[in-house]
Amino acid sequence: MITWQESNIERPKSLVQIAADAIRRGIILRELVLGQPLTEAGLAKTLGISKTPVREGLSLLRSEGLVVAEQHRGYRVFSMTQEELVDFCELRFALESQALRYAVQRQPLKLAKQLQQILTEMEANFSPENREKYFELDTNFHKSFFRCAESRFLLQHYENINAIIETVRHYISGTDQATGNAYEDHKKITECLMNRDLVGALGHLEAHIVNWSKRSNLKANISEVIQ
Amino acid sequence: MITWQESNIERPKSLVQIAADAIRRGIILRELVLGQPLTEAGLAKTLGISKTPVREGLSLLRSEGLVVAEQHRGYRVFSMTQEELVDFCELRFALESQALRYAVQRQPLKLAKQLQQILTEMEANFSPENREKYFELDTNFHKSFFRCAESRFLLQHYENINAIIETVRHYISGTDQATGNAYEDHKKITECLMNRDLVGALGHLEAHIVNWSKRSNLKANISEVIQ
DNA sequence: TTGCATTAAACTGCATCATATATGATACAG
DNA sequence: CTGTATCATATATGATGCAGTTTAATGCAA
Repeated sequence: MITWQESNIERPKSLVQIAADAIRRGIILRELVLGQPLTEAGLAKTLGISKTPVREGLSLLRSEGLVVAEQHRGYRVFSMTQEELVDFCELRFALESQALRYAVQRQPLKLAKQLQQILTEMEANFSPENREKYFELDTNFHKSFFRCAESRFLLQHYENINAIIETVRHYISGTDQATGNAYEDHKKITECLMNRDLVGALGHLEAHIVNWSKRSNLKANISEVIQ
Repeated sequence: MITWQESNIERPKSLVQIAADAIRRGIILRELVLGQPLTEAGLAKTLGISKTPVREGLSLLRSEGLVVAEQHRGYRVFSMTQEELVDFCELRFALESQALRYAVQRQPLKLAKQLQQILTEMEANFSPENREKYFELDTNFHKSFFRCAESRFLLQHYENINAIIETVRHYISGTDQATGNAYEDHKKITECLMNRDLVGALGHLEAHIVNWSKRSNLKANISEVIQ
């Protein structure tokens, strides 16, 4: 019998992780829509595993805020009103702004280099067919703050709320206009940082995040989907 | 048969919640010490329930960062090096500072009133025998920022990391000197806010949190305990 | 037809049982 | 005496079954 320690093959993920990842992915990609009820048995069946790991996976997602649960009444995919999204973005800004401060303070050169690199890649992936790639770059742009801040806990918490951010991104009407605005915001932030203007960068960051939350029309999408 | 909906009696907590609360309390009060191994079976036995709810409870605490888990190797109470605690406090400051900004912006009067009220209560509970009460007031002081900021998500995340804060508090040598310094910090913050000096208040808050993390001598306490 | 009680179905919550993995002890070969 | 293989034990991980709760559907009475 071979143990995982002996072999160099990566350790197989636990069923809990598999379940959580699958459900998370489903939510982000809008296969499981906002507010949709989720049953343990149903998920277990579609995933081909038993209820126990599904339950634990849901418990994990609940701590990410991706699903909500009521006693004896089951689980649902989260949903948000416009106001709640703005509220959520205040948390997002709290984490990102502080990360940006630390990043500028600790690794300003590395940060500038990373952001510029991402900007040029974004220009190359502007077209609609590269949408997912563009989203990935967007995520990376913001994660750069945390990488350069070298703050383990800040990063950890950001990754925790990132699934919600990515989900909302998929509910925002992705017009060229919108992605263009986002790109301009990113550019402004980077330019401020190059000019050692932290305050300016923070201002643009706040505007970027707030505008983003206002641009999304979650409610319309939800009602369209609940029916 | 009476359902919980009909009666006005509060809904009984699930065993998962009971387990999580009991374990969390044990960690905060140092009954379960930093780094101590926790087994599902053992906890289930002492709590008088089966392993399933214990597992889910541990999963919850893991997302709070209170326990850590390795595959097939069981759970442990978290532990931190001095550096990691400083890192953690950067997250703490990120949340608190932003909450304070919003609080000042949205409910400055209510905030000032609450903080002053807590300060006077702290003066009345300065003696060592009122230690737990003093701790509670300390927690409330910081939570006031979030209450007045009226930001649901900020508060939620703060409550999530609060258990770690409270645990660390119990590992800090609670000399009169130390609590006196903390009180002075609180006082300075409040005074700055009364004078509409947000920047000053933020400075004192950062110093307060950073000093706090430096004052704790977690490592000594851990090694004393691991033996 | 309307309001209430009763019943049935669905689902969560919890417990028990089975399996897989890791760790430490022991024995054996070098 | 040392390193390696094997076995035993402890523990997490996953599957299954049952009980309690909720929801809605149905039937009965006003």
